Amino acid sequence: MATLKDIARALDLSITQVSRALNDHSDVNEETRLRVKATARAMNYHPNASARKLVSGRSGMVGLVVPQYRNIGQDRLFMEVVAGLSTQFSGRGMQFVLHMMAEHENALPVYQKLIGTAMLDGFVLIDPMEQDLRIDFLRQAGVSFVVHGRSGKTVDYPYFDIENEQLAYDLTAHLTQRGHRRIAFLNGRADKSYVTVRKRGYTRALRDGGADVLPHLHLNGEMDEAHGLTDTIRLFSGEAVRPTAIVCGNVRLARGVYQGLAALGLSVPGDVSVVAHDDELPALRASAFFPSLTVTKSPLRDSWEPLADCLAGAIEGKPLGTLQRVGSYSFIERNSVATL
Amino acid sequence: MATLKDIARALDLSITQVSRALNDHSDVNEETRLRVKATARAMNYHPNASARKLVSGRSGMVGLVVPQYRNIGQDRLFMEVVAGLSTQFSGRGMQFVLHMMAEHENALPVYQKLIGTAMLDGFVLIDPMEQDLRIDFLRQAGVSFVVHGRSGKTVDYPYFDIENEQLAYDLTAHLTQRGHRRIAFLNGRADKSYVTVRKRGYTRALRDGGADVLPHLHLNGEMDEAHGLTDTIRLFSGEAVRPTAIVCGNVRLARGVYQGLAALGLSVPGDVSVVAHDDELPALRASAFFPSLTVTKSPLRDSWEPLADCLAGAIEGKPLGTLQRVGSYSFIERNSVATL
DNA sequence: TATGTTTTCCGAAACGTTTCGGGCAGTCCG
DNA sequence: CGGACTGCCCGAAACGTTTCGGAAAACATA
Repeated sequence: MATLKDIARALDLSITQVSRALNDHSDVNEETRLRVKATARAMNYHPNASARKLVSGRSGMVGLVVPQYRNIGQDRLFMEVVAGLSTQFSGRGMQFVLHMMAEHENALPVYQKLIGTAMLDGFVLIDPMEQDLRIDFLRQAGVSFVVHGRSGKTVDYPYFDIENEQLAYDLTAHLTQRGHRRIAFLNGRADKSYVTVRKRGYTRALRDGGADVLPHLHLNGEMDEAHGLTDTIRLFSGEAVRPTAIVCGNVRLARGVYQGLAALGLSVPGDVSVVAHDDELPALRASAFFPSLTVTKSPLRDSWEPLADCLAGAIEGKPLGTLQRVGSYSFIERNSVATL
Repeated sequence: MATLKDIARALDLSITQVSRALNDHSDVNEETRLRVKATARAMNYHPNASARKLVSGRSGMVGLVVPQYRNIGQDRLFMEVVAGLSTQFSGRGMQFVLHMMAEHENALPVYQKLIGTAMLDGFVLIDPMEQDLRIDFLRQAGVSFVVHGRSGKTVDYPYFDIENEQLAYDLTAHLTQRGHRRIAFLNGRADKSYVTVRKRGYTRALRDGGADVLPHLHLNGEMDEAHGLTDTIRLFSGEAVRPTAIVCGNVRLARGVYQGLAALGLSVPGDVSVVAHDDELPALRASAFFPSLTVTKSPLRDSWEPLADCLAGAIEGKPLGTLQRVGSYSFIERNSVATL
């Protein structure tokens, strides 16, 4: 591989000047710069990442650390994340490193080691918990990172998120405005940060709309079809008061809910109204539901670009203000809600 | 981060001796070695990967470069590969870098750049073509790599593979021995190396078994359920002579074949016998077919360990002989074959 | 002519590690 | 007692890059 020294020798220049020319520094003659760049290309020069990292502290590599859980091979969401981020970083000339942990390995030692060996410039954190040790750890270690979501009380780090509270509020309020008073919410796993946030929006909308806040109508769990199905059947099985409408954390849940209601002989929206939040994962289209599903929509695939932007910015040392972004969502009314 | 210098200062030793102690070199006092290792642990020392790479040429990072195709998010096979390899390399204290290319990007410049910047020690190549430019390129660049499969005439590189020719031979011979003379083979895409190899085994078995070699019974295509279904229906639709048995490249194809035969009102194995090769992907069990499927079986998940072994060995400079491995397969007779 | 100001360049140090060549005791052998 | 060997240690160079502090030359200003 060609080095700076080779180029310098070929052009009878100093290594210093070649380096400065390639990095577009000010004090190098325009003509020299062009000559240097031309021969660099000709000699197929690529700067050695290790050497660069050693002195400048940057390697151009960022990482994502994920636990390897049971059925990760079947998780489209996960692939969406990996493909999206990888593409984004590649497009910025950065390398994206995926590190998969063993199933129940503790994440912190892994970060510890990755930081210690200093090969990565920063990390993307997905799926934050409401109390997330990783955030504290990385913040304290002084490493750049960006979070997909927000968690904890002090949000003094780069992130990309959507307005989960407002979105849950909107979905719930849409139902209260149409006369619903008993509204269930199939939410995600209780330890995720966005789940807490959405619950807040849901509860607030219930209060504002004068509806009943019934604890047994708020359910936590995995957000897949199976849970949508079983939760629905449970909601309509016991002695407890039954909902007239269901808010679903995502479209997968809603699919299960539709199946459950069908199995119970209940119609949408005749007997029960259903709304959901739509991440727009491929092969699961809310508009193709029957009846078509009313949703708040914000495509997950719009996250990768701002996430990569924010991490790259954080590494470059840009001010925090420019590194905290909130994505928008739209409300799409379809045919899954009845007015009481 | 603690450096060698810090440890040396703390123990009043030279940097040299600390380095040698940590790397278990010969000429360092046993007691010194222990003291050094203890304080290294205490100071939470991790060797700087960039510095190490710069001088020793090793960074402990290996890469996998994959094209990002249409439905990668739904491809379980792909996730299987990523999860498997990542786990294996993590277990060896190495970092696994996944680089995803844009959809129709040319692979060679990507390798070019990855090699040029010299951050990776080696590559895993999956899904080799019969004529694979990547192999030539990496060989010529002098970089370590391991291939999942074999391709080309001169196989002078590390690989892990299974005996694809013999396996196709066995499946086909199993049918000829039971009196079948017109045997179809739903093979993979023609440019893949294992597809050519399997075709050879299939053809040889036909000849050896005195069966007819009918070109229209050998079909190439994507190895998924959809192609199994459509190919089956085509096989039994035209004027051409029809098979009494079908060999499938994998179980996904076989699933489609079963559906196709059912749709045509043909029974397995009464009207048509079916055999397949089973990679043992999760959630697709050949034994749960009805009737249960006769297969050659070699779990794909047994590939990752030897692949990682071979790449690690290649990087360490082990002789080629130890880096070329062939996995075994077993023949499992079930109920999908009739004797004519 | 003396003094500044630009423009363009370069030497040397630094990053953290590995490794080559050598050095200094102490011990063993003849 | 001289030479060879062994055990333990160290200084210095090297890897390829960036960057700091200057410096020579050319030109403008007073």
